Amino acid sequence: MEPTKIELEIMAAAKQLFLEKGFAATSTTDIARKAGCNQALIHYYYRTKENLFEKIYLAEVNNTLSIISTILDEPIEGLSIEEIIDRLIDTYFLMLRDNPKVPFFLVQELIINSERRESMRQLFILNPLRQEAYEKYKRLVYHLHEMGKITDIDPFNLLISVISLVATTFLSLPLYADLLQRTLAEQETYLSERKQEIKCMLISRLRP
Amino acid sequence: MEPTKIELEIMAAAKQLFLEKGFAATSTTDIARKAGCNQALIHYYYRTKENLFEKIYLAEVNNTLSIISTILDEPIEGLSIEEIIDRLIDTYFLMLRDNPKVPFFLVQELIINSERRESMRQLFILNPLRQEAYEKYKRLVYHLHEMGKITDIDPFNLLISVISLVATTFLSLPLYADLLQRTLAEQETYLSERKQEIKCMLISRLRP
DNA sequence: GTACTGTTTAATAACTCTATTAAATATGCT
DNA sequence: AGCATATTTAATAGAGTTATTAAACAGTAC
Repeated sequence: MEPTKIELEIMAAAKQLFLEKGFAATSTTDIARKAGCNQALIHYYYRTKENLFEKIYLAEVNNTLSIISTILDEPIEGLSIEEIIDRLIDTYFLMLRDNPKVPFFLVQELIINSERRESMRQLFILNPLRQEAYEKYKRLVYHLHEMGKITDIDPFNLLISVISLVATTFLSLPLYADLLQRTLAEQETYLSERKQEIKCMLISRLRP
Repeated sequence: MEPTKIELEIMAAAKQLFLEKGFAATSTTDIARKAGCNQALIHYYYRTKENLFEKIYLAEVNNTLSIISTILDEPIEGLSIEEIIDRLIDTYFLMLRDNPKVPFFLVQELIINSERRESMRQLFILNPLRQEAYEKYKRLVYHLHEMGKITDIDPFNLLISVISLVATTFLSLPLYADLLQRTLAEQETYLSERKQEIKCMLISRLRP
């Protein structure tokens, strides 16, 4: 059951288009054209557009979760809170630099397609990887608090704040670039300034 | 050139559907059904779906900007920074409580439809209301800094952070509700906890 | 009442989209 | 090679989409 070469092409094309334009605005004809194959082939492999989408969505969820899990595995023993935040945010930014559209994509379809939410719930919330990563994260926060390195804060709320700040940076990047007509160099500056600001904000919030 | 009763119905229906499902997933037939009129009538009034969409989009942009403008007009003389943030964030939350889907809607279509970005640029960036509100906001930040009430911070970066934190709260609300299967009361708690956390974060960041 | 205007609808053209089917290739096996 | 299986394509059904057109309807002016 090895995926064939063209199957990978279809997946890659579909991923690109779904990330870019969303489910509704992407047609199987678009995907076929991008993948360089006949439109019927997509249905041969996946039967429905919905199936293909769910496969891509699940892959993105899992990929994101495992990267986050890796981030949380970084050794932090003996580091100051400034250094810890520095490392975590740097890694998070690196991860999103490669996949800037992923966070938006993940929520977009959930928000838009409320019928899809139940199946997404199973892919995401009930995902063992997610549960594992979240537990790991909570232990980290409690541990840091016990060691007196950070103030008392609800881990869930902190997580939402971090995701908000970092994901929105990448979400806003194309708007920043196009609407304000910024060059690539300026976009880089924007990213690093946002990173700095986010670290600064988190450190002042977390300082005991 | 008074808008007729049914024209208002069409606008209301279109707004609801576009906000809910986005441009691509909403058909003029859907809109007509919701507005209780014939599908051709929509084209009689707006000629194209695109036109109708742009009208709604512009209305939302202007509405948002004027509300923000109002928020920034609140008198703050003599208040502590804690009180100022308290008021601004409270008002911002109130505004979004009535229109929780607006921020997502505004960026969604910009992100998805890159061809539309140029026309949106003209509706948004070059909008005099926006320029006015932004200038007002910058003056506020500089003023507060000069008075020694807040630390030295780039107003643009601060703005992005505030928008990120607040808008994402409402963006995540339906996911929080559905994915974690939370009751209405729990959603209320979530909102007020987020509000508290955001204020806390901003205050610790802004303290001189 | 009739003529004139603006509003609304039914009908439909012209597409596009998803999905299926049957036929055509390609690939591997003996 | 010859056969079986898997892959790929062309053709197309069937539904849904936007947009237009011509006809029906409603309201007003004379």
